[in-house]
Amino acid sequence: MKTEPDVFSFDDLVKAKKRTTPWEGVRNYQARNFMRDHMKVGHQVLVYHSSCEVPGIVGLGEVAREAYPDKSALDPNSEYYDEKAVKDPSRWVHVDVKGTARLTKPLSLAELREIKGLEAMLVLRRGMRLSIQPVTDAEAKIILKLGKPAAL
DNA sequence: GCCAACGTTGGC
DNA sequence: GCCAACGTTGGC
Repeated sequence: MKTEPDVFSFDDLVKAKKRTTPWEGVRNYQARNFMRDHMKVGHQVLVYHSSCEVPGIVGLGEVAREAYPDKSALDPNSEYYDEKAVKDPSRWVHVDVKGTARLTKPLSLAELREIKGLEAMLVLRRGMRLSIQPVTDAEAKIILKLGKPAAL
C-alpha cells in the first residue's frame, strides 16, 4: 500500500491510536476493488513511501478491519470529498491498517529493482501508479528476509 | 519542476 | 461507445 510520507507516513501509522488507521482517500476503482474484494483481516501489508526523497518499502502492517465506507468522501471539508458518494456511500470504501513492524533495512525502489525474484513486482513497472497492489507470497518472503523487520 | 503514463470526463 | 482533453501520479 502506497502512501506519501508528507501526508501520512509509516511513523504516523505507528503513532496512531492502536497503531491503526482507516486507509482513507483512495479514489481509484482498481485500488478500491482490491481493498473491498481481496483484503481480509490479518492479511499482511507492505507499506511503501512514494513521492518522497527515497521511495521504497519501509514497514509492515496487517489488515485490521475489512472494507467499509470511507467517511472522508462524505465530508465537504475533506480534500477527499466526493459529492457522488453522498447518495452512494459505498462508492468509496477502505480497510483499516495496523502497523506491525518496521523494516530495519528499508528497501528503496532503487534497491528493489536490483533484487532477484522481484522483477515482476508491479511497483517496479514503469508508469505504475496504482496505490494498492497485490504482492505474491514469494515476493513478500524475499522482502521480509532482506528488510529485517523489527516488531513494534 | 519536468514529463511520461495513465485514469477520468464529457462531447459527440 | 469512441476518443480528445484534461487531471493526477510519481520517479527523476
